[in-house]
Amino acid sequence: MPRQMSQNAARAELLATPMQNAGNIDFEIIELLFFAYRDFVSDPDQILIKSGFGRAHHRVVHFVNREPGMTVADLLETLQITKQSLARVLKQLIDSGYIHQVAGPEDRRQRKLYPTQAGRDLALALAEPQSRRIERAFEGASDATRESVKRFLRGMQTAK
Amino acid sequence: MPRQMSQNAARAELLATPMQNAGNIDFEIIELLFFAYRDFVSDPDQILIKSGFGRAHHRVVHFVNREPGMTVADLLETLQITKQSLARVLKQLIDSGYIHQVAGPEDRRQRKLYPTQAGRDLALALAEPQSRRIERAFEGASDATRESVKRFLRGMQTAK
DNA sequence: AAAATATGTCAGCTTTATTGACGTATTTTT
DNA sequence: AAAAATACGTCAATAAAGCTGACATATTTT
Repeated sequence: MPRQMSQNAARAELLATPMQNAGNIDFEIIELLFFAYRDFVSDPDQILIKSGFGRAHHRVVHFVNREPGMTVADLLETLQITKQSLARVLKQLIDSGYIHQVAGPEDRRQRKLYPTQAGRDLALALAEPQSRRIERAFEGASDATRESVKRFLRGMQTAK
Repeated sequence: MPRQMSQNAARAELLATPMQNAGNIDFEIIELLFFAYRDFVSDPDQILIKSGFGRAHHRVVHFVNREPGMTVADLLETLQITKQSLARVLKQLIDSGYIHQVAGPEDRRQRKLYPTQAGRDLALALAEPQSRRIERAFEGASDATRESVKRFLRGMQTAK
């Protein structure tokens, strides 16, 4: 702790009132998104620790399984990260046998990415607890409600 | 690129079919959550770069503003990180004059955290673009829909 | 007086990201 | 055919944000 708390100078400008309703901002839903996502990614995180992988590997494995044959450029666009950030993670997944590369049949500069069976299994194992969590959150919800939530989430994305 | 792509050995076990419907898992909503959150945090990230702060500073400033007088222990519980992870970020915010500490009136071991006016201003500036994004996502939605979304997000949290 | 608690701090480490520069193979343009 | 652009890989250096473990201090509780 600091030797001097300089409480006199400080106390004058301290705010003790909780931030609420300021500027017509819904702070509650901002927090709900934070907590929901924090817990949503905690499930796969636990599984990944065992394989020595991280969150970045999860995302790569997921999207390559969702869209086999996607190129490195596609993946960079989807993940919105740089080539160098992706490089190490992708290399590890390839070296570990979860993903394979195949030169593009038309444009041979491209490296098309495909999951192996192990890669598919891993993607499924990671999606399972997330899916269970989502189902629990939707418990008793109508199809219309599910669609509303999806529409909301789509609306949260930056239009590309 | 690897000298040998070993396509013959590899191709046999490659999967070209997109992962869909497997194990009754809704992959779409998993991705929607990913994209929604990715873009949701991108707004404050842009602002924070100017101040030399990161995402971690945002979270601290946000919660201290939401609940002035919270202790370091409260913050650790809320953020689910370790004391050492918080330490650096919190110190920077205190040194920069966004947050002040006051010894607990009852238990003087505690350090109660309060925002300064600058801290309040920062928290509001960060929440604003997020709020606008949320409002856009809710455009035309009924109050019932808004509640449904909140209920879903609450359900996504791990019960503590 | 001893033990527990709240906080701070030191040292070292990991993951995930960044920027910039450069090399190679391949395709497209001139 | 030569030049330029493209897709990808890689090297080096850096940063943010998290981690573990150990230990110190002030304060409160037992």
